[in-house]
Amino acid sequence: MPRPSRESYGDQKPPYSYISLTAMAIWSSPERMLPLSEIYRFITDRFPYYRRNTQRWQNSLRHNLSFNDCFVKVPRRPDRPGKGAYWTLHPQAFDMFENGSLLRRRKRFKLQKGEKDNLNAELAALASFNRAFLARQAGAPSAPAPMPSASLYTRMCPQLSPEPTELPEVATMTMLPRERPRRAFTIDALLEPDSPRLSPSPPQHQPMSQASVAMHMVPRLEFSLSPYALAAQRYHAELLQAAAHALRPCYLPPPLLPVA
DNA sequence: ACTTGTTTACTGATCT
DNA sequence: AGATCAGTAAACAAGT
Repeated sequence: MPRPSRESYGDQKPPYSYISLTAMAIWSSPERMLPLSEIYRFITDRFPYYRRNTQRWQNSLRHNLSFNDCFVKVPRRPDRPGKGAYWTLHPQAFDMFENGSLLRRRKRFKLQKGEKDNLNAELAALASFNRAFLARQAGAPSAPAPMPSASLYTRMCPQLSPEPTELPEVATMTMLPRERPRRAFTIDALLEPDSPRLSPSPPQHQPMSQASVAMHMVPRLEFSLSPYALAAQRYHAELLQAAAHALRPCYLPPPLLPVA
């Protein structure tokens, strides 16, 4: 069966839930996190059906983002001003989809109260750190910015402990072994029709559609460190470097360049 | 004013 | 039948 594409769905409603569509969008981004407007754009670019009635489905999608614990709202970086936060997938939400299929969820992803509180506390700390960082940059006197205590990625990914004491080098970060998702989290795989359990992916003889070509540009995710942990780690590292640089500009190297 | 985010409520479909 | 999931509407708050 040919892989569904922009062409094959046409104006028909794709068989994916809003959660699946949002997960696809997030996973298609290099940093595995996107602002709401980019999630909208991903969906309307690939699925013409969603170019109509935008108010309706976008309201539903926002409802899903807020309502489901599988989506985590990450405060915007201070050096990337703009409206709204970034959204990412909770690493434990990997197993949410049965057999890796985006067509049907195994069960709702629900964080326990304590986990949720911890996460919210860390995100709040990050947000307040950002505010203090911006205030300092603007030259306003402010109380010392409370660093987010234990890094998000340590909290979210306990197997990463102990937290590195030095700033992590993003390019050489160690990917820790974890059970691989049963289906590769590439856009191709995500858009592939549900295949029978245990059957290998059929060979693709179809010429690639324009959409598929674009999708192939998305880097394949072959490691299994959680994307959220990865994004948070990178973000946190950049933040710390930028902060250190602002405080001691003649001593420390310049902040890392923003990732593409 | 508009966008983003949260919450509640309801309905229908599907699963157990 | 009851539980769970998904979709939708709507009200409201907050931020830009």
